[in-house]
Amino acid sequence: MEPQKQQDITRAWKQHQVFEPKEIAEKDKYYVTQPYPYPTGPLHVGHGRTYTTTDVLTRFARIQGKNVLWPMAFHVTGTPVLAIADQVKRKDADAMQMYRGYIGIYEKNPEKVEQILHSFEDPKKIVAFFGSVIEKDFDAMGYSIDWRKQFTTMDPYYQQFVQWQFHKFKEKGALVKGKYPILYSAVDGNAVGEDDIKDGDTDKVAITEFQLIKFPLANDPHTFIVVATLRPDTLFGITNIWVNPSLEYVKAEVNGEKWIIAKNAIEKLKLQQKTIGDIAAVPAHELAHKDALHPLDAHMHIPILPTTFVNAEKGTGIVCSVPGHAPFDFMALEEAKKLGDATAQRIHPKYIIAHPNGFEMRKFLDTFKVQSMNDRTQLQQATEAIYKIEFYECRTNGENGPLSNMSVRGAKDKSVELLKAVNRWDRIYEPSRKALTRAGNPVVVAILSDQWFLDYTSKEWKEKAHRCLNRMRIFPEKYAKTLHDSIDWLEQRPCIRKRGLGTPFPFLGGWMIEPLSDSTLYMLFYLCIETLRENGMKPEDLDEAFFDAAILGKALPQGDARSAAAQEIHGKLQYWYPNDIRHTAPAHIQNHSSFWILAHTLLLPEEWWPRAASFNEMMIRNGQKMSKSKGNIIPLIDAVQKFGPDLMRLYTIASSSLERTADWKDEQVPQVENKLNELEKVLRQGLDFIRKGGADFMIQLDAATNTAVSMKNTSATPQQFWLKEKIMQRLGESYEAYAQMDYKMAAQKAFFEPLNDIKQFKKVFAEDESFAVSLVLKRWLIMITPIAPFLAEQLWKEAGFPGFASAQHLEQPEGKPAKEVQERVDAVEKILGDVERVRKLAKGNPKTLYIYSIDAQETEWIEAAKAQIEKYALLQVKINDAHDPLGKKAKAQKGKAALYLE
RNA sequence: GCACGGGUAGCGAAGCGGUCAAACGCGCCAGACUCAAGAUCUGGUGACUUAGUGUCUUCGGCGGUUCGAAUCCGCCCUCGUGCACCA
Repeated sequence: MEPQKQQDITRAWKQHQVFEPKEIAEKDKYYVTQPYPYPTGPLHVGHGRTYTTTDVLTRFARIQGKNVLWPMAFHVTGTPVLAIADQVKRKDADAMQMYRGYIGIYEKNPEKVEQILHSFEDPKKIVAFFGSVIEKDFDAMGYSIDWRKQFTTMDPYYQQFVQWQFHKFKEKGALVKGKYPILYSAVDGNAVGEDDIKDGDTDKVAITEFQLIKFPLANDPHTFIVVATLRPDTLFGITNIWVNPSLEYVKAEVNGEKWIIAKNAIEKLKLQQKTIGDIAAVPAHELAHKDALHPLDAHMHIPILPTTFVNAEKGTGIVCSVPGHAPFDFMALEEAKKLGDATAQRIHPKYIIAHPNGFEMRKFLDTFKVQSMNDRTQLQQATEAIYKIEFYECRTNGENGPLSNMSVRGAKDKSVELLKAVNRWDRIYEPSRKALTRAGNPVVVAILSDQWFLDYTSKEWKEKAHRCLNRMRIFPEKYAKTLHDSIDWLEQRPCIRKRGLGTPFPFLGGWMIEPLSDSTLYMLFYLCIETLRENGMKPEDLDEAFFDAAILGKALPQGDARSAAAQEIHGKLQYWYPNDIRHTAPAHIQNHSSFWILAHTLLLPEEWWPRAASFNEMMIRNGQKMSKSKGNIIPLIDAVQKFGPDLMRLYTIASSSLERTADWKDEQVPQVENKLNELEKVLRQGLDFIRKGGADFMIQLDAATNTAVSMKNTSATPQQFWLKEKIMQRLGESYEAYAQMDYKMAAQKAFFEPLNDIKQFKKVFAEDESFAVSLVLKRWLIMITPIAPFLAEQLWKEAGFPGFASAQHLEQPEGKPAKEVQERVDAVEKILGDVERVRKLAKGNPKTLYIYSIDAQETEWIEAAKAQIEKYALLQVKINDAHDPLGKKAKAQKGKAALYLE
């Protein structure tokens, strides 16, 4: 279809407000939402898959006769927009080139491109530009969005709304203040996310928590030598402490205590909210061969020994030694003994964990081929292996003091508890691997004070969310479990940050509400914005009391000028809420979708809880993930211009079911096009038939319900009605598939299978299908609108049907293809199929096909189809001829005619 | 590492206890139509067998449940996705 016609159709939809539902109607309402796009670049076909799916479900709901609302807005809060603005300000060549390319998709004049690019120094210009082009992309795709409710998340009204939401969170006790470790760059003075870390996307950096154990020195019990460990469960397996003579150690005042630690650890402790006082150097050789006291048993003296493997960059640069269960410690001890260290020679590994099949460290290390301290890789492997075995499968034996005879997991928790009780415990966080920022600065862990969290740990809250989920419909169903799991998994989640665009956090100046947290309840806001605009409300009017009234229906004081607006909004909400379905990608389950459910269940009454959620997997291209770095993303608009919206939509929908990753295969798209063209041809034949002479039908068609029309055209044959019913049956199946959100199936039933039925019909009866198609044309067009709206709308218009195809209501079509005709079709098909099989077995080049049938009815059908059989089999046909050299007639059964070729 | 989700014919992809040698699409092979090519149409496309509708072996691997499994259970291999302050 020509682009001009498509644009005309889009314009007509807008002009006639086809997708702008009556605010309050008698019909059943259906309120659809989908996460709004983040406009920092053109959308690609992967995004298109998700929006197209929403559009299909939205359009089908209209067919079902619902009053449907699908609004759209733009998410502009967060850091990425700022990052782009910075890049443009810095004139970063790569970034400039990329954005030049993006702008060039929409703007062909190079001067204007540069102009726009430079305007990107202002982040608001970025979102304004991409927001407007995305809206155009959506229109080009034919999405049935109600644009009247459009806004951005920087809109002052919206920010008032988000602040109201946070006041409500606080009232409910969901907003708490606390401390939290985060990845941080001390040089840059800010938190770093995955995007800020070198290789952060491919090689994830996590935060590891080390336990600190404070050992009093024997000769100075008020000074602690502080070790860092991941295995406090082996507390009574400790035989000694290791220090590394090549490192710098200090005695420092930490939170008022005297700690001996590596000098390197000071900065980390500072960043992790420790108060550091006086610092004095302590040479390692002064520490070596002194004794420390066991933190839980002062009678146990733990000698401090020198070794080389201890790393200053991890923990405190001091570790405790458990040679019975730690491969490094075992080998270090062996080495010390070899070097003649007298203290070391008195030390023997202490085994405190019971292995079901016994355990001896030397033998264990042999299996990893560890021979010396230098076999670092093998030692590392052995360490990981033993940890896995002991943590998951083992219990402590009786030698582990108060940690005896319990699971290793339990011993770990218990040790921390006991150490805490006697003030011998603390902790330090480390990145899970050595990491640098993209600028090359080290990534460390810091604890920020003043951090606010949304606290999802409340049991009652989770309970409510599960209850909500249990009542929701989830498509595909398998994601219900993922959602439940996600709700259980969520704990405390930081909800404010210092960088980026966002809504000011109402309880602490200088902080923004984090951009995932500002988008959990906004489905309410779509229903507020028009009233706010129409009444010219000032943002400052929208205080807590106002939203309490507008959303929760509380009363404003007598005579408050805002009452009318609040009531109007509340009325709209009472009609439109809850959100009937929200469609998104499974990647959002663990954050956005869960927050959405949680926010609703905490703040709104049960009748306003979400009703359904649906998901579709992502789209890859030619087997590869689309990414900016690979340069293989296809901008949505490029694909639309190349293939046209209907083809893109059909390909997207028909290539895979929602829960499967879809593969955009460049060479397969044109193949689907053939089918779409074939369908158009068939539909046009039906259309022409109506135009040319079907006037009598037309009158009756329009008046007709779902039953066959009473015919004036007497030339119609039973098989033409059979075909009509057959197609109706397919459309009915398609309808059912749409209702189940099985869109791949819906496409197959409405787009592909009827074409096969028509082929079969033509083959068996050699008749024209136009009559049958004309009878089902209206319903067929309606059934393809969700997937190919432009084609449907165009033909609808050409047929002169009233209104818009996109606005039609249709009950589920039913078709009952006549049984005798069906049998007839099957009988002929069977013969044609068998002929080919027999032909291969026949000798020579047969010219004649002998058919033997023992059933009178069947014989009659075969007689009727004789010409067709001859045409397709390219043989002369003789029926029930006396000539039967192989005695085939005897083998014929009813429904199974016997064949002979000669 | 942890969690979840996949692995079906040459490829893509349905099916999710019997009607399954497995829909549909592509590719490939043969035929029709063409001077020819393309497009279109028809048939075939696990193996074996036979002038035909029969037999056998298949749905990542190995076991198990069942009268019966691609479909349910266990283990293993393998691929993908997510893993927190980030949109």
